[in-house]
Amino acid sequence: MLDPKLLRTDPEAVARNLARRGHVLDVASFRRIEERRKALAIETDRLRAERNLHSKAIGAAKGRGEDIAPLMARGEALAGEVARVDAELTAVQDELDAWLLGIPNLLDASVPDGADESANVLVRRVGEPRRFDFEPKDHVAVGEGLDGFDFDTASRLSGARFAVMRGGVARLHRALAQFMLDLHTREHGYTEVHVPYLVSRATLTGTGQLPKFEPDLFAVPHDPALFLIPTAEVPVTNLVRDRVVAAGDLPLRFVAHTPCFRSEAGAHGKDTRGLIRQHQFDKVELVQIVRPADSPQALEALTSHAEAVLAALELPYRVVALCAGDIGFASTKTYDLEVWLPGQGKYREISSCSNCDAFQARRMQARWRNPETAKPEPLHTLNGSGVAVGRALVAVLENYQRQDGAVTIPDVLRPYMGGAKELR
RNA sequence: GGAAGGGUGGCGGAGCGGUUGAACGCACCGGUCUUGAAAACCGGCAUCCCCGCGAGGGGAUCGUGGGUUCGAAUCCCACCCCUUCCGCCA
Repeated sequence: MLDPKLLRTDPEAVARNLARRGHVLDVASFRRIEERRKALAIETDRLRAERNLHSKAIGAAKGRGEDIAPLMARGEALAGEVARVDAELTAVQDELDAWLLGIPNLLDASVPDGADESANVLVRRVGEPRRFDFEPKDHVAVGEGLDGFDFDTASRLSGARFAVMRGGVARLHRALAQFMLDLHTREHGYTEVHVPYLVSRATLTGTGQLPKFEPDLFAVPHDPALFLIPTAEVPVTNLVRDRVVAAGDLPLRFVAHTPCFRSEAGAHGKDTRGLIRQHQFDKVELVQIVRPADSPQALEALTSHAEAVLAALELPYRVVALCAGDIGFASTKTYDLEVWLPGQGKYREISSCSNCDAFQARRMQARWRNPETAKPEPLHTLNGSGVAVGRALVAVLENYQRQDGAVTIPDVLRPYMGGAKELR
């Protein structure tokens, strides 16, 4: 949620910023409804003040043993007026709140212009794509050659966009997650957390998936409604919802390995082959909760933590700054990490690292006590994949494949593979 | 699923129709004392919104949403959550 104060004081500036995303802010209708809200609020406050005064007078009169009956009629009339104006105010307020929840975050000044991913800006490229002296296969072919993927059976169990993995490939998948978790907890100061995979509507509203993106989620019929998490960002960031975190406890750094569930509405026909785009996939997620002044550096640090995974696996990758039109709803600035996939001959997203500044914190009521003001103020939240496990598996299979069909196991994963050097 | 109890400020915990935004304690901030620190003592200390240059004034908030009432933290209803016991269960 945007700072309502900023929206009231300078809606044009907000509109200009959001226009970079392609979001049209209807300033005129906001002005109209905001004026109405304000008038109603003032009127309600006035009437309530009058009613409170009157009620107090009745109490005092009663205390003195006087006859109250003549005062009651006026009291009833006031109560009626308050109820009428209050109902109007509530309606306007609800309309305004709903509207506010649908507005994306403001963009950081450093975000490049552009409408879609073609305008994203290369920040750096790390590692050189390996030269193959044979035609590299894609991960589906490599994995099936190892008897490690079974997409046919998966579709029989659950339909399209699911996978069954087995044997060494399944273990390699687990090894990747374990390795990432160990790296982030040992080297980067994150605390491992294990969190619910089913969350409430309020939790999803806190991080911004709801109310706008409900079609992308899997809902579970239950009262009250529950949804499968589309990313661990949701439960992990919400760890601080409705809390005032002590300044001394910041920054908070959490890492979680969870499955993620996405209905991928609107992605029909995209990446239908293989593991790239599934309804269910595993991800190791990094979340940081920081003091507002620290969030820009925290984004750089968090991104470097995700990069460390790819560096350790010796996978070639590049870092891209997302342009205005490609940045997610809750983010003010995002870096994507794209890993080289020889089977596709291109870089593909494997991590997305975002600074959400106070946007999610305001929705979640997540605050810290600022020692300078002694007041509770919204925190800043950041999240990033560190990294997507399924896509990391894809990258390892494709980059480490050999002509004989075997796959070399990257050094750092060998301890997690019982010391094995290759999959065959 | 059944039964009972409970959800109050950063935390603990009183209050159970009117002057209670909320006793008291802890934490925190300022001061006195001290060579310094601790202790002790004194004072301050919820959040949001509105009016006002300011001093100040007003409104809302005691899990959430309804209701009763001139007036609700206090009474009624529904829902959510927590604790304990029973049942079931990996």
